[in-house]
Parts: sequence; structure tokens; C-alpha cells
Amino acid sequence: MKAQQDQLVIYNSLKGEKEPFVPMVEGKVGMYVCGPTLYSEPHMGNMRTFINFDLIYRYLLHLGFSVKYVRNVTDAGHITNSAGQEVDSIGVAAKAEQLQSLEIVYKYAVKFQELQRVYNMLPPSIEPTATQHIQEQIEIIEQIITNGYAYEVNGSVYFDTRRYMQDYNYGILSGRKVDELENETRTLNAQDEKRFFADFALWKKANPDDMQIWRSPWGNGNPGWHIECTAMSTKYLGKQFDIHGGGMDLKFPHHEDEIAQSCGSFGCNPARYWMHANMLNVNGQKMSKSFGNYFLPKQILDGTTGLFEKSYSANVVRFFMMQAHYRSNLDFTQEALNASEKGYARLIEGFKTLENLPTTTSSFDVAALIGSFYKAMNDDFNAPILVANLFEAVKQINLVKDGNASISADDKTELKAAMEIFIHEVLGLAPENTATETRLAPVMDLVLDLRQQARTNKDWTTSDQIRDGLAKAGIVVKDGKEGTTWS
RNA sequence: GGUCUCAUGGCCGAGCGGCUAGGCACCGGUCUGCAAAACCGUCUACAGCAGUUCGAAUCUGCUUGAGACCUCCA
Repeated sequence: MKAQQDQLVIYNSLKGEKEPFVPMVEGKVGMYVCGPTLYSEPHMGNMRTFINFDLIYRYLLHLGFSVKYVRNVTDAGHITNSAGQEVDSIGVAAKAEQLQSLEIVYKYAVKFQELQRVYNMLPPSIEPTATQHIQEQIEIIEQIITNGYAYEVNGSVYFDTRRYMQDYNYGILSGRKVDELENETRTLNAQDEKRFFADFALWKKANPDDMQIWRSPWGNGNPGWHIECTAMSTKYLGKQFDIHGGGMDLKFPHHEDEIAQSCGSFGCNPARYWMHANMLNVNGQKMSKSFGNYFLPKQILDGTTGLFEKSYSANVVRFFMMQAHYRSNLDFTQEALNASEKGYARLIEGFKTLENLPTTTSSFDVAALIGSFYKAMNDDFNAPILVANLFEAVKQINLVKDGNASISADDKTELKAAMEIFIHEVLGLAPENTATETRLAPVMDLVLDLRQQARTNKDWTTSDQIRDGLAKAGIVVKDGKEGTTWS
């Protein structure tokens, strides 16, 4: 397994190129991913990022790394809105739903947990929340002030971007130049307290109508949005760790500001590899709350998205996502979803077929095939190539089944183990739930037995009546070469 | 307005200078009482125009189109 670790290459957003992955401590990986803000239910686009990092987490685990995967939950913090004002989005949601802030957070945390389970995502090593780490945030802010990169104004604390730029490169991740930014910024409202337009809030003085407030050396207030990630990643992974991930849309300003905060307090970039997952598109445009073109993960499971005429299983949705690279945009369309549904069924069917294959000698290179699975994933987690290679395996399996190819017993065992690993463990496609089928099986055996009797007697009327009746109940009967099956 | 990214066959998507993924759909075939399913085969695309090269979907320039970020967003 060590050899496979050595070959892993990751695209580092910080450098804009792929580079060999070398963890700080051999065999161990520290990974931080920006999680959801719990002021509403996560939509499908949000899920794509988490599913992609779940894939990355799973593959790192499979390679034998000891991974500490930290994904935060934002349950407090003031963000900057379009008017340039600091806003507590959770408090706003709480007022709208006439609940307390923590009720809002809890409500959506429960839903998010449920979604993780449904989409077969491995739980992170820890899911810290911002409210549990106010003290740590305050301490880092104090350190930044001590280092001279932040200043207090009227109970609020701002990051001093101009001062910072004298010592560090603000824009190292996003490639932005601050002097250009100034001219580009469309409006500059409500920024009287800031010394410079690019300064951002580390701590914001409490408003009279804030639902959550905390004590600080600067008076009662709220942490800024960016500081929580710095506090939590530092606490659980150290001042510098291996991988920092998140959605592409967090690159600027969120991740840029995280780097500034870490450099401003500890003097180093928090992560050596920055990874950014791309967006999910609907009709060619990014799925987003503000565009209103979003649907919820549960809606696609029960067919109520209003966009597609049918429902799809979580495995199909996940498989669909795995057919696109995490750094590419992905378009959700009816036709593509249908394609994935059939392709997924074919893959699983092929894997099942492998089990009952006769063995002689191998007519194809099984070791090379398995090697291609690793090669794909080692190349910056290229899941679509992995899927293509899995289909190559399915093709060979079917050839063997039809007697047009052969496989040795040892190769069969190896291939079965490898496919099991890559389909279930790495891609995270959950084994199908057969609970209902086990109850139904004896009944179906009886029904199909009766139908077979009718068929033997050439009583097509009865035979077809049974088939049509079952079809209405959602059970499809297939008359194969070696008997009748159903699903 | 600024910065950046991307344009691949009917659809979704890999590809990162030569060996022209993969899935689905279509079409043809095998099987079958019929049907469905399954399996096999087929289909050869890289927005346009120039250029670099022995050779370009892949590199360069221009044109056109789309998107992201600059505000909260995964």
C-alpha cells in the first residue's frame, strides 16, 4: 500500500498545478473542509462538495493513511452582505422562523446528519462548531492584534490588510491584487469604521437585536465569519496541516482571509495543499440559493424537484457525481441522470455476475486492470476514469459469462476484492438494501413458479396477466436464459 | 466594469502534443411465445479563424459564446 501512497498526485489550488502528495508526517493526513452554515437546509449543490470530499477522505483511508478529517459546522458568525454590512444569517433565519438561533442550528444540523447518512458519507473525525470555540477565536484575534495586523474600532476588530501586505502576499490563493480590487469593488457602503476597504471583520460589536452575543476584551459581540475556521483548524490540526478543502466559491474571500489570519497570528499558511471542489450546475448556471435554481437532496429521492419527471436513488445520484471530476462543473439534467441510473445498474449487475463466473485461466490482464483503478484515483482523485475502468472490468466479466473470455480462480478473487473496494469503499456506493426483498422473496418464488407452469402449458394469457399485475406493483419480471428474475 | 475559467459526438462527461476514455440514447444483432431485460456490435466529436509543430481536441493569438469570482454561498 505504501507504494500506492507514493504515487498520489493532488492539484494544489495554491500553486495552480498538480504535485505529488507528501504529508507532513509520514502515513498521517490532517484535512480540514469548510462545512455548512446551518441557517437553512443544504441543497444538492452543497452536497456535491461534501460528497466529493467524502470520496477524497475514503480514498486516503483506503491508501492506508491515518486521516484526521475535520469539517466544521458554522452556527454563529457575522458575514458581510451586499450592502457591506455585517449580518448574522442564523439570527435572521431564527427571526423569520420565530425560533431561537440554537433551535435553527439544531434543526438543520439534524437534517444535515440525516443527509450524510442517506448519501452514505463517512462521518468526519470531528465536526466542531463555531459557538464551542469562541474563546479560541478571541485568542487568535488577540494574537493578530499583538502582531500588529488588526485594530479595534468602537468594539469591533478589523484585519489590517494594508499592514499585512507589507509582510505577506494578500491574494496568494485567489490571485487577486488588492489595488485592483479597490477599483473593481462596485459599492463601498457602511465601511466607515474600516481603515481600508479590503479590511475584514474579525470581531463585530453586538447589535441591539442580535440573538447571540459573546463577551470579549472588546465588549459584547460576535466573531467574524472567517475566524472560526482558523480557530478550529488550528485547535484540531495544528498551525499547519496537510489539506484544506472547500467549495470553489469560498476561495475568495473566505480562504484568502483564513490564510491572512493564520499568517497574521502564527506566521504560516495553514495548509500545504488547498483543494477546491467545483459547483453543481442546473441549466448551465451554478445552483445557488440566491438564484433560486436549487433543489433539496431529499427532493431528488422522492421525485419532487419539479425539474425531473422521476425520482432517483441516493446511489444513482452519487454515481452520477462520481462520473465527473471534482474540479469540473457538473450539469444536472434529466437525460444525464437517466444515463447514470442505467449505467449504475449495469455496473452493479456486472459485479454480481463476477461472483458466479467459471474459472480456468485468464485471457486478460487482471492485474493491469486493477492497477488502472489505482492509477485513476492517484491522478488527483480522477473518479470518472475509475468508473470507466470499472466498466472495462464489467465488459470482461460479461465476455467470460458468455464464454468469449476466461478468468483464473486467483484473478477472480483479486478482481472481486478490488471491485468491492472501489465500488463500495472508495466511490461510497452503498450496498443495495435487500431487507424488503428477503421478505418478498418466498412470495415471488411462488408467484413466478405459478407463472412458469402457465408458460409451460403455453397459457400466455395467465402468464402475461401475472407479469402485468406485478408490473403495476412496481416489480419487473425478466425472462432470462437461465430462468426468470425480478426486481 | 475588473479578474479568472471553460467551450468535446443526440445527452452527461474524461482527455493536458502522436496510441483518438466511459456511461446513456440511436441503429444492427443474440436470446425470447410475445414483450421487457440482459449481452454483443456499430456510431468517431473536439466553437470559429489563423499560427507553432513531422504531427494539435491538447500549445500560441484573435473572434464568438458560456460560466465563476469581485456581496452570502459548497
